[in-house]
Parts: sequence; C-alpha cells; structure tokens
Amino acid sequence: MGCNNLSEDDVVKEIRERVIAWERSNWAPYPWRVNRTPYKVLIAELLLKRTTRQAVAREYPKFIERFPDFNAIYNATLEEVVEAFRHLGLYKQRAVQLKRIAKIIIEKYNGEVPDKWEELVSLPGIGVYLAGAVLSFGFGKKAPVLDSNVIRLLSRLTGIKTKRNQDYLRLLWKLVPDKDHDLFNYGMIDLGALVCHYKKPRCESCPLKDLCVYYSNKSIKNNKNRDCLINIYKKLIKE
DNA sequence: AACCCGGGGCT
DNA sequence: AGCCCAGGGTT
Repeated sequence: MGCNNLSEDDVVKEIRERVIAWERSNWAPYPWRVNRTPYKVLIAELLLKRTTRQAVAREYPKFIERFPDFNAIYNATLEEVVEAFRHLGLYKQRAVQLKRIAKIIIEKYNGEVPDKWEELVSLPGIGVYLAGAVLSFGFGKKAPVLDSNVIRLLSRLTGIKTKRNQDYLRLLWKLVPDKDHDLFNYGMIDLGALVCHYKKPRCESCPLKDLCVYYSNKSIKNNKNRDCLINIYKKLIKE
C-alpha cells in the first residue's frame, strides 16, 4: 500500500485494525490478562516494572495468593511485602511504594482502586504507564498505555525521536480506539516486545511495515513514500 | 537530562 | 562478563 492515497484518518484506521488483528492471533494468556480486576492489574503492572514477563509469570500467582486484596497488604509488615518482591529485584523500593499505596487506598478511597487518571498518577510509584494500564486493562476504560516497548515502536513507526512522553501520549490518544482499546494496547506492547525488538527488529513479519518510517528508511529506497509517512505522523503528533 | 534501583535470564 | 527487562522518582 502506498502512502500517497492515504489520509491521516486512513492511517489511524489501518494501524488500529492491523494491531488488533495481529493481537487476536498472538495474544498470550498471561495470568494477569485473564479474570482481570483493577487490583490484580495494578499488582501485575507493579511487578512488571523493569522486570521480564517470564519472571512475573512465575511470581505473580504466588503474590496474588499471599496478598489477595489491599487489606492483606495493609495488614502485612513491610518485610513481608519485601519478601514477595525478593526474586524480582527493585524489591525495597517497590515494597515501600505498595505499602504506601495500600494505606492511601484503604484510608482515602475506601479500599477501591480509583478510576481516574489524575488520582492514579498521584499515587506513589504509579506513573503514566501504570495509570493507563489500570484504566484500560483493569477498568475497561479507554486510555493510552505507554511503556518502553510502545515508545520504541512509535519512535520507529513515526521516525520521530523525542524524549518527551507527552508527545507520544498525545499521539496514542488519537490511535487508541474506543472499542477493543485493551486489545489494541496489548497489541502495541506485544508488537514492541516480540517483533519491534530493541535490537534487530523483525520488520518482515510486522503488520505495520508499509506504514513505518524506519522500515521505509532501511528497505526500499522509496523516498516519496517515506516523506509522505513522515508528513502524516508529524501532523498526528502535533498539538 | 542523568542516575538509581536489582535480581533474573539470555548471550 | 555484559546487557536488557510491561517505569518512576529524585537530583
């Protein structure tokens, strides 16, 4: 497909449809992806910070069994929570943050995970990634999910190098669909992790390759198509 | 913008 | 031995 006969809306539509279709056939049933609740999603995403999904798949079920809700964490000692993080790394920091989160949620939010972006990012240890994940995966509310996989993918796709997460968040708000936003967000993460690797991305098996500035740069010397894509993404990321 | 946390897994 | 992993806070 050439870029020349595509509008911005067409590109957005194509990206949505292809990411969701790809994810439908590549979705993996990690324990934190089935029977989701806001609490379980929040816990899983805390465990997944700078930690491989394989390691979390091993520890997450034990963690949920030991701490089935925020009351269990609220009533546990710090050392007990540290122990649950022990084999995942970043244990002291994450345990302290989780204890503080539990205290706030029990005492201020009546034990319920808040479902608003601003309230979530105000919690210690919860930033834009976790807030989006809890909203989209936990509450079923449309939200952008921006982790390092998605940043890398968007960076290659658009050819735009920016250190400002705000730029990619603005772009993601336009890309995430109302319907199946969770599938789309899982798809972006999985595409980034499994296809759009840090090193040596597997571009030939990427469903977005003909819409990708990075692929356009390294494959065919089709400057016209590349410049057209760059122009569309520049508009999409603006304002 | 750079640095820190950190054990586990992969090369 | 070296490097990365579903980040976020601090300086």
